[in-house]
Amino acid sequence: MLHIFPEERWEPLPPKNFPRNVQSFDSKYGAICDSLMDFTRARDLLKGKYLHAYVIKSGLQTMPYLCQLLMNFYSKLCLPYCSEKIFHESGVDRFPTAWASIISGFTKNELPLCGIEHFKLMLRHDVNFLDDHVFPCLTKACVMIKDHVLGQSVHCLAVKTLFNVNVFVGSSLVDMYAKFGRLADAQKVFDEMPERNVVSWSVMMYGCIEMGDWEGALRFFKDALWHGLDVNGFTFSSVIGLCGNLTLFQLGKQMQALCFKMNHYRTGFIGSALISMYSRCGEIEGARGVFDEVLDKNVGMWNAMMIAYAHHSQTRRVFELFEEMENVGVKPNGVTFSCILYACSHAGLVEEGNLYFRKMKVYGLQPRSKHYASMVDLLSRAGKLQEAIKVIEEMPIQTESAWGALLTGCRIHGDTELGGYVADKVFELGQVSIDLHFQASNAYAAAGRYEEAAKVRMMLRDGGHRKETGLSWVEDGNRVHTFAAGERRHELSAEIYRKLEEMEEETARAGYVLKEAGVEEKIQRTRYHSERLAIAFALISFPQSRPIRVMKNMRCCSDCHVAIKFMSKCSGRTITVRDNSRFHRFQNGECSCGDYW
DNA sequence: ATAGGGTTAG
Repeated sequence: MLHIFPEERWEPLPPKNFPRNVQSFDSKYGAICDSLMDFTRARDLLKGKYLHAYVIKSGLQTMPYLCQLLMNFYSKLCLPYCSEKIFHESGVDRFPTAWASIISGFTKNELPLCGIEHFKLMLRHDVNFLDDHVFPCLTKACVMIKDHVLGQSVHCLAVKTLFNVNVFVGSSLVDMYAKFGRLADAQKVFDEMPERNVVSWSVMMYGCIEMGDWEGALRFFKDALWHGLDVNGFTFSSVIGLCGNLTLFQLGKQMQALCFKMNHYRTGFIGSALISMYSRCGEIEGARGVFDEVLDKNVGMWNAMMIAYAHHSQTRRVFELFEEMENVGVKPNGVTFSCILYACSHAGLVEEGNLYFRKMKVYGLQPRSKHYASMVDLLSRAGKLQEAIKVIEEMPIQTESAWGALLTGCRIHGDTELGGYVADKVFELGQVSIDLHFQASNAYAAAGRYEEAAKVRMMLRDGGHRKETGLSWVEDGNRVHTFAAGERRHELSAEIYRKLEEMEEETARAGYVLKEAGVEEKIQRTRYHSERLAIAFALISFPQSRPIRVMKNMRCCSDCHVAIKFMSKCSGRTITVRDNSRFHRFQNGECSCGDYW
């Protein structure tokens, strides 16, 4: 007798669609199985438990098929240990498929070690139980615990047993190596697969994207189409996401058309990828268009649209969407609140931010580190540095992004003393990112603690770390024109620099001057920043009617921000600059960000 | 009948 729920006294009242008065054993058994599958699909824990009790009462608890259905049910409902209990007590371990079931149950429920443990037990029990179904679970478990060595031995076992020729096994191996960041190994497995399908191509592409090999990803996508592969929604959402990352607007639109033609269009995943793509290419209206077109909206789509508005400084719209979402009955999740807090932070709305932060609890959401970090960001940007420190102290785990946000706040509001103190705190954290080290070193310098600043710089230099090169780029037809500060590699360099000098005179006449001390040096340092080169290029080569969209991998410096405002005024054109965190839409001497970024 | 691989929003 199983006692999974010993506290329950059940005098069974069968669930509605469960036939109570069936006579023959077979049809009763079949009905139980059908109902159980229904309850699994519906994730109805109560009815399932009830049925389980009924199974025991009817003495059917050793029927292998039923046991597997029950195990499956409990795994799907995130109760892997209930599944394990059935497995060990019902004698179902005579069947290889039950082993596959228990192993996958553990890995799916984020218990990779238990899964691996049961795999070892299985091999000890009977080596012949090994089949192609367990390999994908194993590779997934290896990814979860980031165990390269174990992953390799799984691969090795697959090769020895020849299961590696199976397309499922092969794809999961490719995925594993890709997630380990070992693209070359992934590619090797991929190349050696005798048979490939959409998933094999998709995981390879996704791996390339994760590793920043964007061109490689596009090449794979093209090859997949070339091989006549029936690419699906998974594949498209990756590629569209990639177009958003690289701001390849033309390609992105082609992908949208292709999705439409291949009937993958109206899903939440594609929808949110498209919204993000349009938004990242500066086309906020286009993003809204997609949002309105896709009728079956999931949370992801609402979130994507909200973050799009936030990036474009249309804060009011973000709040409107949130309200609409509530009215329609879509339940916001943690990411939703990240979007809102981000929006508040970039509009300086401290009170609203506080309100929404508290509102999380109403939705049963526990604020996570990133939400605390957003609050710190919001408060420190608004100059409420002491309150920001309080939030950090409240955090369950203090993260580097929170301290980083506070450092940024100190810099913006010129509180050098506090900045130095925060930098000390950063080093107490131990392992932190290179970016934060640079920030801390700048904070020391600002606080006049030059020796410490130099020490940090030295440490970074000895570690071989350098700042990422600032780049700006513009899409023109089939070509992406990339610029770095002060470089003259572009074939139109001469004209570009001439245009910049011309603009300098024009903007000076319009009133553009640098206010700070050390002006001459600063002009020299900033006049050929990469975004200015890109804008100048667009000014001389784009027709007047074409909007200018410049993308940048770093934050726009305040001097360029002013300069571009004047450039937009003098040239009478709308210039959109996307830096690494948000959008600036310059129009007639004004910027959409309201100078708060 | 049963068990297997990949995705979005930050």
